[in-house]
Amino acid sequence: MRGRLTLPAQRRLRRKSDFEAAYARGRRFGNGFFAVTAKPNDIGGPRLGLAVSVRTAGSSVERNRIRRTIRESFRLHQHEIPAVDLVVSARGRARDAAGAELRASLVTLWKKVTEQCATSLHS
RNA sequence: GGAGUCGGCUGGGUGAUCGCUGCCCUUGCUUGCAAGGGUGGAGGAAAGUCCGGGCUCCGGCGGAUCAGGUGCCAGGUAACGCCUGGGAGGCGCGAGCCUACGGAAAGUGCAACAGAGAACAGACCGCCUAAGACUUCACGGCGCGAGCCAUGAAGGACGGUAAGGGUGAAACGGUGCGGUAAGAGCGCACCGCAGCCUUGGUAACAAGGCCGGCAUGGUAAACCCCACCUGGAGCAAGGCCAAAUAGGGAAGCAGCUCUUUCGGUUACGGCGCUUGCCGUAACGUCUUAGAGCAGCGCCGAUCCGCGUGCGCUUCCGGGUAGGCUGCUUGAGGUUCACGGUGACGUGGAUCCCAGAGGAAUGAUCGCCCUCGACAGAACCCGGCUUAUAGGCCGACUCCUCAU
Repeated sequence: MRGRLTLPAQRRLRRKSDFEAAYARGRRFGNGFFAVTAKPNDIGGPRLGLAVSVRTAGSSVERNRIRRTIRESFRLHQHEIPAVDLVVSARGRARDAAGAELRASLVTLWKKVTEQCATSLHS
């Protein structure tokens, strides 16, 4: 079961309280396209929450495109990420970026999260 | 073949792999989850939220006022500001297109600039000199004279004239003839307009006749008048279940001993003589505080020690997080027949066609083509408006060429 790349509902942030907990006690990362807030959890795997508004995306179609790109990248890399709750939000520059650009950016972002959280968990 | 008008349809295809989600089936168990299989999974505008409804809650006897909206006529519809058909006006050679298209004879208001004049009109240029007045001249008469009178000619305007020029968005019916000093509905003919009548039409309206010299200048997306319509809020509507914590109510239990305390109850005395107030004494229970012993917790266990001794248990109701529902079978799609010019209606057959909830409907890699626009459901329908790469189909018009 370790190798499957599914993304069921329990791997996503579903509650308002989960988001508030992440924003209150999470560590923040970011790059040109995205901003991430990460908080360790005790579930045994990472969970993803998305915060992409129509205002930053420009239109509903563009908003859906960005959300789906993030979700798919998280799904494919979920086994490399430690057990943290992630809230990913998009920045304005992601609106005009190509899909490949966004995917490359996300891969580096996951790596950054993994390194930072690994050190903080050991300490 | 070219140019155009109108109406309708479509909105990349296909395969593999990995995912998300509604429903159905099977299996498993920890009985609401997992696995496997099947099947469904954004739009013509899902958009703007501009109208109209359904649905839900609140309010409501019926009306009036206020406010807002609609505005040629008839029909369609659940309803509409929508659609269909018709009328009128305007544009186009035409197919066709456009129209906020009720009332200015109820009242109030407004009209910049230009212009002479803008609403009981107006003489700037021009035109005219018929009549009256005036000026000049000629001739005649009267008077001593200044001058007066009569006739004729010329002249302007202090007069007449709204036909022409010019101004303007708009200048108080149009064209022609007559007429006149020049003109003018001043008169006449035709056109227009108003009134009345007849005919056709459900009606808007049209046609014809008679008749009036001609009125009611424009503006109502200015106030206004007339006719008709509108109760308010919205699925975060509304309904159901309901944890933890705190608080509310009820019931039961709140160990034993001693001391203390505010009350309470009872007895006695005094005051008052209606409820009551004051003092003293007692008290099983009740209120407050303290001490000791039980009990409980901390420790693997007994003792010691420390803490606790706060109340505890059960039930009820409100309510938060959360969950379920509303939630997709509907003014529904497809098709056939019939009625209707049409919008549409009636009847039959057949199909089930997204239902998320921090929010699914996707990603990657191939192949093909004409290389792909605008754009993402959030309770549901009917419209309108706006955005849109292209492609396809049908009907019709004009021009050119050929036969």
